[in-house]
Amino acid sequence: MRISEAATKAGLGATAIRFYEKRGVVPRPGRSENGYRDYAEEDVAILRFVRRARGLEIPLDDIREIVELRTKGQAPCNVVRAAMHTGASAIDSRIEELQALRTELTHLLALADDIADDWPSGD
Amino acid sequence: MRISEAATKAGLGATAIRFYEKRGVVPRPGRSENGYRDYAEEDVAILRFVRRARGLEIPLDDIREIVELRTKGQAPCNVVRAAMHTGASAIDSRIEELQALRTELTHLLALADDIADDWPSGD
DNA sequence: CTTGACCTTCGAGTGACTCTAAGGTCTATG
DNA sequence: CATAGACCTTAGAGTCACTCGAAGGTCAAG
Repeated sequence: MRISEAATKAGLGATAIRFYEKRGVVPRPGRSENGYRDYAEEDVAILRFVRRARGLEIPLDDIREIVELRTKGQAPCNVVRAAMHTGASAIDSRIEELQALRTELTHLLALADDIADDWPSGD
Repeated sequence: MRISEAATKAGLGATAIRFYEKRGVVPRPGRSENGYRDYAEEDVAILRFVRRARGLEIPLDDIREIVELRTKGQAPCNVVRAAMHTGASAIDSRIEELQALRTELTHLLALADDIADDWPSGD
């Protein structure tokens, strides 16, 4: 498939995908005769993983190492395994953060509906 | 309190706080006689809110508007209210994303433990 | 009275995109 | 057949949100 279809499936922009390729984060896809990039489902799976990992703010350099572990099926160095563990454990606290923010936003929205200044420092 | 204490309480860096102030995202705090910034609890509450909103990738310009709504107790324009609603509803899908990523990471970690190439395209 | 931990400003640097420009390819319609 | 429009290519500049470094002021403790 061409880049825009892969982008849609992975939830990324086409330009972001080219950027990841340039940085060596994702493997280079095949090319059609006309020179267009040609993506397989496997490529899309990797792109989706990259998107989610970025959502966790894992830096591209770390993601590249994790992706290499996958594509080359080789052992991750301790540094990367530590990063993976940290990333995994970061998820729960992030979910808590999100819930707190939603509460706050809902609160503010209610305030916005019947203007009053009852949103005190009570964070 | 001085900037580093406010930073610790809000979960931000002191430089990020100065940056937010320069961009007009947060109100300017008072100053001590020596010229140091002097933060109140109210300021810290705002900074915490900014941190969480940034965690949702709400742009600083939007956050500034929301913070102004709070500090000035005035009605938000429709655009901002829409942004708040969007942000609120974005939270649930993000939580799902995080859970999917955790599953994927856990999977990879297991793979890393007993190397094998059984992490197929089955995203 | 100097050391060290704070604070100040300003401007440059970084990470991760995102956009612009200039152009090639493919499909469809007049 | 040609030309419009939607796609693709590249390189390089621009943007957002920080982050760092330099040069210097403030202040309590030894």
